[in-house]
Amino acid sequence: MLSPFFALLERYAPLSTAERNALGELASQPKRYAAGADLVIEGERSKDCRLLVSGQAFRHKTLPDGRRQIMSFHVPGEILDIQSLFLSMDHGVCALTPCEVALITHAKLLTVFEKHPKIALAFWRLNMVEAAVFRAWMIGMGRRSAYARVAHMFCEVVMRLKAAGLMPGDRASFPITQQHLSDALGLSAVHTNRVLQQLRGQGLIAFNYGELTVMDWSGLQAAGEFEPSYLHLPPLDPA
Amino acid sequence: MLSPFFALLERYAPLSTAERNALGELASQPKRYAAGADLVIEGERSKDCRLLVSGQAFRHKTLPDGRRQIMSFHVPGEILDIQSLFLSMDHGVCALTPCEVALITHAKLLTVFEKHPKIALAFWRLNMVEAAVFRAWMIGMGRRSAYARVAHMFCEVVMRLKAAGLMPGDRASFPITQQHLSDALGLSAVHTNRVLQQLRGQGLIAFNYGELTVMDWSGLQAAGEFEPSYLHLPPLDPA
DNA sequence: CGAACAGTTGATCAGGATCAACTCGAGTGG
DNA sequence: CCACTCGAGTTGATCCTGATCAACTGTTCG
Repeated sequence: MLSPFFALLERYAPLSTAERNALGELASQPKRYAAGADLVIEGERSKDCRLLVSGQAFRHKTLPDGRRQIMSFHVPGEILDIQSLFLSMDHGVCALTPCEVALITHAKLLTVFEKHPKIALAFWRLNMVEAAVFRAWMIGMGRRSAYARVAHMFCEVVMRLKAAGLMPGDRASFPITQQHLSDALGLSAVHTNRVLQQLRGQGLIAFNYGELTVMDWSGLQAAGEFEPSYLHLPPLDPA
Repeated sequence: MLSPFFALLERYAPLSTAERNALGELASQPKRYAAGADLVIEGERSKDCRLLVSGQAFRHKTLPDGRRQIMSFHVPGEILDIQSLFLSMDHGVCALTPCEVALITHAKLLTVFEKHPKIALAFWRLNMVEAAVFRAWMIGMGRRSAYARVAHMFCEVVMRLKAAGLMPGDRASFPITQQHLSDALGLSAVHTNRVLQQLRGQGLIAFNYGELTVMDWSGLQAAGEFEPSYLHLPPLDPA
């Protein structure tokens, strides 16, 4: 159950067995949520962090009048609200698929950090990578055309699904609607639809009802001006 | 020299004298840079972090063809490249004014973290606040009109300048050009200019050649749909 | 069978980009 | 002292990307 979580932490430096053991005892039995459920609620001041054990989720902030900005997508092994450790949650996280979520109480986690400072640094590092991804999205929304933005998004998603082992070949389940995609990119749903048709027409990707197929990876990267170093992933390029 | 730095760290929890002492020995003599100088260079893998001792700076990523996205503005006391501790720098930092920058070697910093885990957590927390600000900018660029975006930016700047003690009354030096502002907001310089005229015309702010004056704080907040909780600042509202 | 949601299409509109010219200092050098 | 340049800001005209509105298709599910 925790292996994706360990894999993430060990991307940078291996854990000692003592560290693994300490971590292993942290997480509660996972709880199940339906697709669409709120996994983390904006404004809540919780006493534990939530580890996504299985399923996919997205981080978003919804404004009073309904405008929504999606800020990241999440795969198993990621902690959804590490921010709650120190700060109130200024946004929410919502399930895309049925999800399992385990709790890790802040108190226990902080104790582990005290005993194993390396672990704290590993968590912090993961958090830094997330921030790097936020910045990359900012560049897209500020300075890229809708076309490049959509292509860039898919490039990132492919890299991350591959890294998580969720995209063995050139096809994966990525169950978002065009509306989700629009809210992630700051576009209208209609325009997103048209850009998707372009990408399809040029034989770069197919994306329908949550099924993503990459048909021309290097073409897609070119369309998205994609340069993957910001993801800080180990150099294991998807084929 | 380090007092703004200590003030930032202590925003959340006070430091013990032992911790203060450990931190006090970290930073090198500051080095001076001219306005416009690159303080942190994209792609560089450095052996130390840079602490902004005096002056103002901004974080940016510039694309091959010259398009630029500014991702944050910085005031004294902030570390400009804490990311370099674990990751390569995927963006640069540039001086807005003449700046003084002190170095903190990674090795020493990590030693302090090991001895004083609380300090590591305090740094991490600052890092989290930065990420929260990135997300807020994403919302602006994705889902707000140019008008609200500009107003929101000024609201944030005011809060942060106030928190840093750089805006005693309703006026401060914030030496960016309209081009900088445009690159921070994802707008063209021409359009930024027109929005600024609107804000001026409505008596909300004056902003000319790096001098910012707030004339109607609550009006400005309304125009920017500003809701300051994401800054995670102590509740000391500017008058 | 009907409801509800995702996707698609066409028509129209507008926010903001782009291009180009001009003003206004603040240096700078002859 | 003046001509020149250079950067920042301003203005007007035009264009275009992407938003909005509305209708329609197709699929899934109760």
